[in-house]
Amino acid sequence: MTDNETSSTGNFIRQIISEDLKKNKNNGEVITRFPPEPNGYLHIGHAKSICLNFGLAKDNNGECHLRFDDTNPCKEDIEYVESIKNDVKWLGFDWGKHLYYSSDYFDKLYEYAIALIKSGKAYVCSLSGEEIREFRGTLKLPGKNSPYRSRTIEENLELFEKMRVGEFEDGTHVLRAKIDMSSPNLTMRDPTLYRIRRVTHHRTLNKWCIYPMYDFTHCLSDSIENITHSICTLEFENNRPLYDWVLDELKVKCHPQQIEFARLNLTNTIMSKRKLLQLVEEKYVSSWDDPRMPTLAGLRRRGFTPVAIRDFCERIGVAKADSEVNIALLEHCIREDLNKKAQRVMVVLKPLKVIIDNYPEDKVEEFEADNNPEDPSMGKRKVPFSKIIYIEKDDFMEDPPKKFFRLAPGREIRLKHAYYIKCESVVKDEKTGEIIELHCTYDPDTRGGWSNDGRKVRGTSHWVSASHGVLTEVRLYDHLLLDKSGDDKDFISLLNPDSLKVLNDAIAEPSIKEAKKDVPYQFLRQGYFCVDSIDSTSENLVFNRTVSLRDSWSKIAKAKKQ
RNA sequence: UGGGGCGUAGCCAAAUGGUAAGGCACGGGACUUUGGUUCCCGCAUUUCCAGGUUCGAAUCCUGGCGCCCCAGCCA
Repeated sequence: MTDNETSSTGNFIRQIISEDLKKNKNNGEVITRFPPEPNGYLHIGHAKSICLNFGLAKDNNGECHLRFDDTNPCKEDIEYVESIKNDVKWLGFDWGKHLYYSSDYFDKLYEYAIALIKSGKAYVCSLSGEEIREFRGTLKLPGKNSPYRSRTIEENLELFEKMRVGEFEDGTHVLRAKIDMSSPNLTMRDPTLYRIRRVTHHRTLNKWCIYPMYDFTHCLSDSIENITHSICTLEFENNRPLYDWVLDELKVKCHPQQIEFARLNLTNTIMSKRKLLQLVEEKYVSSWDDPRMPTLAGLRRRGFTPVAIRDFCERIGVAKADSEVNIALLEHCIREDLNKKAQRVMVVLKPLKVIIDNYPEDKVEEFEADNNPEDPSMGKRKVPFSKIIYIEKDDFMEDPPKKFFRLAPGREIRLKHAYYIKCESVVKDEKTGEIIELHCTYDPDTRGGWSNDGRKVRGTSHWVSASHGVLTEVRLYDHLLLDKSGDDKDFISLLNPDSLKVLNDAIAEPSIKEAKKDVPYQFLRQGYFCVDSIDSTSENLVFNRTVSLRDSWSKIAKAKKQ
């Protein structure tokens, strides 16, 4: 990003903040927060929010808090808080000393609740859950007041205290705000503030058996932390009047401004935590960090970089219109980053044996190869060459169509870094007709892959010497969902059956033995790959395909078929 | 059908009354020892629709239409 771009108008939230700064609102401070609930792993949609909140703080000399919104112990788990901290750090953001938990505020929240009761703005309601729903009314019809709405302050105080000390069963009583049962905004129809849950909380353990609801907790937590801009997604727009109501009634010193933006939707995947959990629990994927998952853990294992993800979040923009970003943009971002960084190696994914008839039996030559043509500082390496090599099955066609300019009977191609070879004959399996091997001849005058006689060789293939090659496992990943939008209820039927293809007999050049985890590779002419962080060992190398290279031939081939 | 939002290209998204940025995708060309990268060129006579105000409207007004969110003791 250039200075030019940062100084442009930017998104509407940036504009609001710079207006506030101009007016010296909040004493010129910008304090934001990223408030995940620890009930699942972070995904790329959260990355948008993280980049927004931390980015806004950073660009305005402010601070951004990481706050776990842990008010529902039934769904939350310590495993998730660890993964979330790890993922935020990995993405490249630092909350410094500002790590908080809503549960840290349970005492204060309880005091606030009492204050609300004392001012006559909250009451203990003893309707059942079902009755509360009935009394709430509908979109068109106003609700009815709860018969418990007129309890005295003393009575409410006593009941609420009994709720706290555990005298009541789950679901028997709740604390409600006394607002307006006929409000056209359903969230204002005496919303529940506290409910009884006799479960152990992952941080407060058994100290509490009443837990505050989101609408009560969130605004007050923001206020306690002196948040200036509380940025959330569109579906909370209906809750904003309640956010403001609570803070106004309690007359708190700090009243943050809630601003809503559209959450990220991406084609060919799903972002719903519930659905992602379902994929994990029903074993459609191996785990939360399965490389097909849009989770940060999955993307990381897939080989995505924080740079690419941040760039993506920058490019998609921030607005209020519901939208769905094409996953091609994410793929563009990772290619752009990896092209600069990835070490090139030759790996034959689907090997086809080639015997070079006129090459001496036991001769071995070494060719020098650029590790990265985009970056000479990455140096060179040696690649051994011999009489028997493997090339990619897809690089040969017995009866090639017009625009195919790779190997075919009687045709010549260049072996990258090595020689020109010409296909002399094809050996097939007698029974199946399958091509088993190719016999070729090489031109000794083309050493290094070049000739001075002006010969035109359009095709260049990667290759691996058979006797030097290293067998590796390669996992080819593709979109999780076949169709663009996964919003359907029946998203399981949209799962791409080919989202993972495992190749067990890929053969790599010997330098692959030095492959390191966390280093990106480009398998020449194929795509970007990384060592699998979990399953790869020095004996059994396992690579994950991050993303394929752009492939204009496949487009031509596809067009021909149709 | 109550309330709250949102409609600018295939997908995102700028524009703040002065004559429709940018990116992705797509198409064409150049270059290329990766059919990669890079580089050029093209891609909205018009902003959901219809009226109106104005010298001038994506922006303002009126009226339609379409989509999203809300009836958890979830967040």
